[in-house]
Amino acid sequence: MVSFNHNAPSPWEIPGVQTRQRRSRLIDFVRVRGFASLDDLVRELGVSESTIRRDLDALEEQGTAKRTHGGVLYAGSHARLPEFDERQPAHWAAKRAIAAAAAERIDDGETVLLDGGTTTYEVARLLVGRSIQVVTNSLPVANLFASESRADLVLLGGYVSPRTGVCLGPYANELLGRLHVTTTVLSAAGITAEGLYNAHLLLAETEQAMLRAAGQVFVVADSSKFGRKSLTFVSGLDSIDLLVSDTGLSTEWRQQIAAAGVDLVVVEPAPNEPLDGNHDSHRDDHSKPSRERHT
Amino acid sequence: MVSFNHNAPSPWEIPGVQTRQRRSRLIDFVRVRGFASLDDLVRELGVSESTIRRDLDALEEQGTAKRTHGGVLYAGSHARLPEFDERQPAHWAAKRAIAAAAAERIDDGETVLLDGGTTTYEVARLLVGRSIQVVTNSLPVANLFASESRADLVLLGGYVSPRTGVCLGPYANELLGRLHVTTTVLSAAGITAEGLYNAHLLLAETEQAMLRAAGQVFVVADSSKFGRKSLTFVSGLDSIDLLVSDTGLSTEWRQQIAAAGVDLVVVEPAPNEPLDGNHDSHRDDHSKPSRERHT
DNA sequence: GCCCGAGCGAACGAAAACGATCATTTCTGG
DNA sequence: CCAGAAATGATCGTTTTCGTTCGCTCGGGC
Repeated sequence: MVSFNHNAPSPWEIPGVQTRQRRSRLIDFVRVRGFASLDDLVRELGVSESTIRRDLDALEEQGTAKRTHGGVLYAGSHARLPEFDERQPAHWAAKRAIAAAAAERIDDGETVLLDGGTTTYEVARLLVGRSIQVVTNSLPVANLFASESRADLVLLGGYVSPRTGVCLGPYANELLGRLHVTTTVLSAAGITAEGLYNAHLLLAETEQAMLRAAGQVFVVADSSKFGRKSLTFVSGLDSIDLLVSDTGLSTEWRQQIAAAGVDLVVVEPAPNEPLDGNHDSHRDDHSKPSRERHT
Repeated sequence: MVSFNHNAPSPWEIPGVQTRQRRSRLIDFVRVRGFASLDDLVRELGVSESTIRRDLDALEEQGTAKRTHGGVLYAGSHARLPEFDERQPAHWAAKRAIAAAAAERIDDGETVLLDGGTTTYEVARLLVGRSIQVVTNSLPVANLFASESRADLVLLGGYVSPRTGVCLGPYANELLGRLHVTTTVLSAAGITAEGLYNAHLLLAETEQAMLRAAGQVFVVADSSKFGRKSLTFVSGLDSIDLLVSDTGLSTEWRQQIAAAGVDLVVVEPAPNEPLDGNHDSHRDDHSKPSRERHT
């Protein structure tokens, strides 16, 4: 028995049972697909377009779904890590190119240890679909491989940093102490002649453990990181086997890196970067973009 | 015709450098947001609507994005775990109601250990925004809390099962041995008079460790789980403090649960289930939900 | 029986999004 | 330097979608 007939302005329109069930089904549908068009929902729920619209209005007001012209988006708890939202396009082009160069140097069958950080994340994206073993302390990276059947995934545990989504703390370090990987891909907040710096005290310890666990160490860092220190010292340059950066790196730095005995790979940010993970037909170098010859 | 190649679609028009960069930025934008309207993209990229449409056509053909009327969806590798995609609407209504009842019985400030599983995931969703400490071995659950500043998150490490996204293995168990939580919320693949069963051998061990780490144990399981065994035995009913299920549970089972000394909460699936976790939008004006569309 | 509210479906004008076309600018290559 | 191709931005007619309104049915309470 629903008690109605309030003279006060009722705070909550209580829908009937059927309506509620339908809306529940609707949001289930949207949640699974991420997006659904009006037609999809009409077909799925077997009611008229008007009813769907009304449901959508209600659900949007409730905050569960977000309407768009032509459909609905699921709005329930989207985990967004701030660090990954701040995109500086220029840097991203560099990060991408750097990531591509690093990913190329990882062979199938390897065990790769991936650090947190956006550049490392790009490396991870390029490794999705490859037959490798992945060890990481980064939640976003883990998500990339979680549903991958071709790759094995080992996640380091511990306290999860809300800002960056990486696992920190003694547990992660302890687990790392018992692992050995062929390659570690590390990021850095700053690089000087003395070595790598990072912004998080606990993360520095974890990264030191990562260095100890690795057969070889790749460091990916765009040129803006050079000459900058950060909160804590992580490691000297001598621990690094390969450093990948972009062409913004000055000659002085290149010499300094070489002097430290570190292999250096410098990539061009913009030009010959394949659009996305899809390496399509043209695999050849089109530094001289030979278009179709015209008569 | 001259070109007699069997490449049905045209051999990839190679776009210029600028176009490629812009499209790269575009898909970055879409990837981060999951969805973007035409207007969003015009504003973000600073080009005309026509250009955006052309880019979208190209990207859709490439398979990177999926157009919808009014915007774009990211179509790249979305980490979807199979288990969470199988939607059985009836069961989901029950899972949801069960989850709500379990979440109600967790107080702010508690340390909660959350198992993997879809019902547990629903519990986790309802806990987002609360001031609690969360410990979990489930990647999907961890994602819910990763960007939450109000909740502390501890992730158990180990080998990640591709199908369910939970961390397994000795490392997870070992870490659990050193933790103590106020409440453990556990799921089960089957429940008999003897106790809980689960479908994964390693997971059973992890869950046993979870039981040992807990002050009190909640088990969430819809009525279809009762009377079913699964691969491995996890624990007897005596380890459980509270069992939450739905009204589909037969009287015999209710008696049996009670006889085992387990508190039982039975919830009605469809009727009085608050649709989603958001209880906050109490408005006293139910006029048209005029959603603003600022051009 | 009668009233009344809730919910649904259909219809219609308004607003938007779409695709196609075309003129202009930019880039490339000879 | 010139020519042609590529890319862009604007316009326009068409299609889709949106929001509103109206009539209808179903149930419960009086």
